[in-house]
Amino acid sequence: MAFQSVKGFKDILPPESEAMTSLELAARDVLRAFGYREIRIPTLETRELFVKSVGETTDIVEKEMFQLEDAGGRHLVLRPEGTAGVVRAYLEHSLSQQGGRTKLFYIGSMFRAERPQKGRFREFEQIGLECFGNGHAAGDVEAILALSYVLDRAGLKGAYSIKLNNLGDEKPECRPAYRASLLAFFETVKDELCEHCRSRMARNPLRVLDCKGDGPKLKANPALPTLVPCGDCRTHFDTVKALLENESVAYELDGSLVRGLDYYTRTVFEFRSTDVGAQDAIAGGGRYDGLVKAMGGPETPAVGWAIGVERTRLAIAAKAHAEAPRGVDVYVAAQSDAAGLVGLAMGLLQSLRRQGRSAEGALFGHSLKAQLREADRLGARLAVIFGQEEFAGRTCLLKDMRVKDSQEVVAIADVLEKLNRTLGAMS
RNA sequence: GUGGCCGUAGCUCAACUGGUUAGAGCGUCUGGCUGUGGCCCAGAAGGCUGCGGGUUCAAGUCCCGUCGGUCACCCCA
Repeated sequence: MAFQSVKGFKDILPPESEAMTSLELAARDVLRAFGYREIRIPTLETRELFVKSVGETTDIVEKEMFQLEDAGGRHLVLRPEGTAGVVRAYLEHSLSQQGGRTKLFYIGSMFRAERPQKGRFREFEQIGLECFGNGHAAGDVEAILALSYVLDRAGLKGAYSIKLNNLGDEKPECRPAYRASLLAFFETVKDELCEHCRSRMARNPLRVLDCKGDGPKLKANPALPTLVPCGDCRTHFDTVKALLENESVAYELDGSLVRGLDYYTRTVFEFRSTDVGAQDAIAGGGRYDGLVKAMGGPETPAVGWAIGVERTRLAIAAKAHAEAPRGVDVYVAAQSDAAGLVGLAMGLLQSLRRQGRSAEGALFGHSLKAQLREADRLGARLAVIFGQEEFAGRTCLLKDMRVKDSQEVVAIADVLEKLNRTLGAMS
């Protein structure tokens, strides 16, 4: 094969492409009801943006970004996630000055250079949202509700579970205290850590747990300290749980749920499909109250999430069979290439299409038999045949494809009206 | 980044322990039916067996490398 797509990148053909579109449409509809408006952000951003937001010591930034350098020597990357870009846009255009909360959603491709597997590609699509300016637990809950409504609308009701965790915040007695005790713990086992972990532990001890080699061993160590959230964070989280219960949303607590991005605070959540393979996290997100300020903006609480479109499609496909695509309404055939017949056929096709009917035909240069075979393959409901003999008498033939040998002579002048009437009766 | 499995026609797969000209089904096109689909029958087109090297008289088959796919670990959506 001369050319093939790049590793981990793939073509999405019909009908999968159409199924993805309908998922996007469902999401748009639900998010509109929740008051979110669409933002479109660039695919390319500066590397620095993600170093600052996602975190310099995270897996995503350390080894999963596609990087390039432009002619001016700028370090650019294909966006590995959406939140950083939305926050940048929020600050760049001073959206906070519009008053109230800012609720935005986006749909687009993200890029991560991971080893591909089921439900994991190097280019993948996310539907995500960000809500700025709501620090109350109700904000977390609204975001979770929006997410579950989108998935329910997509046909996944009852096919996913919700995991919750509380990561605490940056008050000294909260996550910083945990970080310090983690660092102290790592000092005690320093000799067993790999070189990379030793250099990383001082900068970001939480990320040492992500290490491919040392992480699993460390997590198995009973002496590993656990986070004890401060009082405010505990109260916040308790309210989140209470409000979810009030809405009858089932969830499970999972202390091991730590998002791989540094900006999360307090509530983090993950939606897992019950039948999709190893990559079962179909959506995830959480609160990030410190990020906007850390990126140079005003103190702004925020919460957001992202849905993995391909994974969600896998979950949907596992649950329901794809419905057969509807065939074309009308197939127009011409007996020969004679100019008059070709003109009639094309004219009728365009008239039908202008009305919104799906119409196909004009396989000129092929036998009538071949044209009707194509009509059959396309699932045409009606076929019109322009023949030489009928042409002389200003008529053509109308066939109901569902009926064998059906054939009706119709005046050319009346054929469009006749087609519309018949199609109307059929549906 | 690590590991397992797999790369033969558009698709799904054959080809005994290496051994003539790499086959079949489905699909496509054409014809049987000079102007009528689905079913049937016949014919045709379609392959540098992923790529590169090696072993051998001989490689689709064995070995090495590489690229790609796939699944898992890890991580994430």
